[in-house]
Amino acid sequence: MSDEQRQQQRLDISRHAVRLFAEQGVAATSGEQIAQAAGVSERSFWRYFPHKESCVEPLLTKMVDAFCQVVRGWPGDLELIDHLRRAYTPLIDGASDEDIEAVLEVVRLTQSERALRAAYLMLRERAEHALAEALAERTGLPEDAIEIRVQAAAMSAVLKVATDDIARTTSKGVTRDTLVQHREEIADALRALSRLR
Amino acid sequence: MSDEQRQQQRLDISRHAVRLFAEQGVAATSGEQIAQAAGVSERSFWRYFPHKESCVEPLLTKMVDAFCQVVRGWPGDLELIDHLRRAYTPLIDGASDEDIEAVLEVVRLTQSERALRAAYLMLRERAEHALAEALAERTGLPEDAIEIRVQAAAMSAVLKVATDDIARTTSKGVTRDTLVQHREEIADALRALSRLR
DNA sequence: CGATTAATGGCACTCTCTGCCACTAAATGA
DNA sequence: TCATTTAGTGGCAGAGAGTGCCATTAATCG
Repeated sequence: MSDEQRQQQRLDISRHAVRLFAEQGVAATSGEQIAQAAGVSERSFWRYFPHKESCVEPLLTKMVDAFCQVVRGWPGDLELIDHLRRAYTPLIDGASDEDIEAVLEVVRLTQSERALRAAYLMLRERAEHALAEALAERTGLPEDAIEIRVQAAAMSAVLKVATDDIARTTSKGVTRDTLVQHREEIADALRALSRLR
Repeated sequence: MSDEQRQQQRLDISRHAVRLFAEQGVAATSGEQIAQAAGVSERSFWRYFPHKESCVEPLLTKMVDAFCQVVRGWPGDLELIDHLRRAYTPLIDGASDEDIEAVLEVVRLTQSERALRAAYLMLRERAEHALAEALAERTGLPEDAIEIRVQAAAMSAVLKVATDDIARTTSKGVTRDTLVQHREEIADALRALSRLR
């Protein structure tokens, strides 16, 4: 089975899992139930996802990877804020409407479901490393330099706050405007960072 | 049983658990084993800790709370960096040597043990809220203002990087100097933040 | 078409964690 | 002082999470 097929299968299961999580809560949703909903055996389900909570990964990864991709393409002669305005359009033109809604639903779920929050934070930390990589390449500093790691961690934290916020404000429907506002929110937050002192 | 007694009992079990985690890994350490080492029944153990990984909380909380406490006492007329130099002495004069070592050991463990890392990140997020509270009080802004949340998230992220770093560099023994260096590292990192743009 | 390989499903099993109940000990109150 | 309430404890049974093993099936290749 090709890697892409496998990812597709994971994504499919992921959607069913998230729907069930939202309807009944994580604890009340068994692996058997998810497997049945997705049309695979329970044994196979546990092969696709080592833990129940990791069902949210395929959807969340979509969002996080999109941001990392943008940062990787950040040209040296541009302010990050300006670059974001031009290049940060994930969830806007990248994915289907249903996926946008699903991703935001997951983020919302992480607010009330501890297990999902933990998975979410782990994923964000993976993104933090990707961010550090991009920043290292851009600045020429080593990837494990304190400055690089701090900047990556801070940016990642900003993105987290902004994402939580947008998920909260879109609990009743998403519009293109809201997503543009999301981008501006990140830009604002990055500006706010420099006022930390 | 008083609250303090209960916390003491949790801390005691925590120490045994961390030792076992370090010796054999988390997965290979059963709840029964921890309970036995701590001298309580398995049933009681599960009452003290809802999940196996939360055994690390009592120790980690010591460290995180110490920092929050310092931030809460941050006077309005002082740069954060200067305040840290004066007031941030957790692990230096606050706790016993053994506890310092235990706390750093836990942080080290979170690098290789996914389950512990997740618990650690959740804990850090709780600290982030405490930080936001302190910052809100200091600035007079509402606690859920984007600026406040961003600053809290960024500071928390910085602290995380610095803590990971100090845990790594102290894998072979801790000295007072190393801990002072830790404080300077946080200060440096906070400075680095303002160069983000 | 036969043979190798990889994915699947079923089964049994361990471990995590919970609900329930019975027991003990301390605190309370008459 | 004794009966009663109260709270922590431990034992036991059971549901669910996750794994190892093996038989089956489907895809791939010579």
